[in-house]
Amino acid sequence: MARLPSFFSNLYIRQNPKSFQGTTPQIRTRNLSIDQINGSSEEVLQHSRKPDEIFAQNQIMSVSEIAKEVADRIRTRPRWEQTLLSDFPTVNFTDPTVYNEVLRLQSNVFLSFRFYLWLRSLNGSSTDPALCNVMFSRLVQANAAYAAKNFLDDTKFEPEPQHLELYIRCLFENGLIDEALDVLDRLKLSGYCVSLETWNSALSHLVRTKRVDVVWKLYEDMMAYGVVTDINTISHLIQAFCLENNVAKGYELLQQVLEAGHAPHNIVFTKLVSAFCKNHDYGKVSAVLNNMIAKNCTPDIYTYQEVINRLCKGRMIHEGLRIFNELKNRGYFPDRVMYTTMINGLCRNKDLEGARKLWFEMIRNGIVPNEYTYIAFIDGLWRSGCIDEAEKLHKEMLNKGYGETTISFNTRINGLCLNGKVEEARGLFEEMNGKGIIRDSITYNSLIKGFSQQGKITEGMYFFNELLKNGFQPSTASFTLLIEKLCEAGHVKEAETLWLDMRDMGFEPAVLSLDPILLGLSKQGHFSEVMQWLGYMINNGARPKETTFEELIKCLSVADRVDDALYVLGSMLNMGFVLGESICHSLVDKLCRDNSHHHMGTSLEKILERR
DNA sequence: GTAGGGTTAG
Repeated sequence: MARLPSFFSNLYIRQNPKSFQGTTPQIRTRNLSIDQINGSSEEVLQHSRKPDEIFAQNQIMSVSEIAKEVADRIRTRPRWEQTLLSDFPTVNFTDPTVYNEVLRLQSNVFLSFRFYLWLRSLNGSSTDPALCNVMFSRLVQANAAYAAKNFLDDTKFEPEPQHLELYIRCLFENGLIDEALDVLDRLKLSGYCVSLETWNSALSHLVRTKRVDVVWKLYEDMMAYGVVTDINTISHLIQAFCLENNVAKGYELLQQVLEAGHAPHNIVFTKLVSAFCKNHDYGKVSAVLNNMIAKNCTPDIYTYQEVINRLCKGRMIHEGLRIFNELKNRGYFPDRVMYTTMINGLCRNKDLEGARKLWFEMIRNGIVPNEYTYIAFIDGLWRSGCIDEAEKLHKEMLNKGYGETTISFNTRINGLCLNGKVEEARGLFEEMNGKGIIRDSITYNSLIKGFSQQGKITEGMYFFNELLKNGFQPSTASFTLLIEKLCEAGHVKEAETLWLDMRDMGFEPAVLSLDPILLGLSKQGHFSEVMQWLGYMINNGARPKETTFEELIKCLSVADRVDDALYVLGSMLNMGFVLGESICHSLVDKLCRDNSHHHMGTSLEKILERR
């Protein structure tokens, strides 16, 4: 023993040899060399011919040797817990140098965790904060956010700040944003300032989950800590500005960054492009594109796709298509998303033939449509009344293994409704229930609209009540159509009641259009109520439609209520509407035909002067 | 693999 080196404390004597039958020859060889250090080389050489007997005597091994053996055993033996202590009787597993090394060597985090639990079951190690820290950091390194969180909740130990910092990033990466923010707050309270990388990671995930308010709060904190930001920080801030539609600020920040000689990631440019597109500020769009090119950040497929997508959504489909074709001419190959975007845009623009052409071109180019592509095109087919083709493609989609979803059902239900096949749509609605597919507000709104459109008020009301029962909001279109059809069917009182109920339930003003009620009442000749409702609307800042005003004026003139007609006309003009010629004529005719209203002609002239 | 994209109502 005199020849042992000074790191004696890190060496353990292993006594029980039999347990190493499963180890590899390589390990045995290394054990030999350790034995040689111990001065028993002759004996070992002898035994090396009978491997099973090599360990029949005490050996001295380093911690890393032992740890390797233990780690191997944990990895290869299912029931290692039962034999570990008896096989390594002299090893003190609760010594941090040992378990640290075993955990370091154990790449499988679940096995590490089993080892940890085993250690915890040994005496005295249950509250060892060092062990907890090691295990916790292993879980964090393995990006096992939920496991790490459960671990903290169970053990109630306080990890070291640097481990918590990594834990924060791990939580963000796994989408546990609020949890991450909590831990970050805790760290801040303790006075520990996390690194720029962690701040940036937080900002990045907040931007990705659109939590703009928290972005600004964190940024304030960063400033308070005097953190020196970098281009990544600013990139996130620019995106945050885009998210809250404060594009001008984002653009300003971009210019500052560019002037300072930095170039943000392509995505930052793309987000600005997208935001400016949304605002129809195409001059700025091309300015950003030029910024990109100047910085050698060539606009990529994402950038162009965003432009095309926004152009299509902003009803500038022709411009979108022009760019799409231009890209192809310049040798870009549109990918599946690009084709989907374009097909969807064309379908929404009722250019089914254009969409169909692209559909086949895409397939010719070897791009296989996926769920998005199918839905976009199938929806277009429904809207264009190509029912059989829509159903055929739907089957094809299912055959390709895309399962039925809320969206696929909604597309069909809405498609059937658009084509008047409401009973079939109802059948699908029931089918969803049987198949356990979630119905959403789109499902209900499509059916409300579909049945109402057919004048089937009872069914329309049924789906409306179901929608409310399930906690969804009616869409403007479905609610308006329902009210309109109620009025048309003569149930104006019911429509008024429904409207008032909805208002009292606090529904969005946008949904609550009174126009159909005004028209319904006016059709029934309840003019004093029409005037009351109109007064209510005007007082509450609601804007009746131009066609509603015109219809009211017509009805009021016909009913000889010229004063009311002129009042309505005045309100209409006050709201900035321009008087249509036919209304103008019919009103003037009316007034001139009737001498008693001659003075009215004069007041009308006054009103018309403001045109 | 390396921050990102497209689908159903209105």
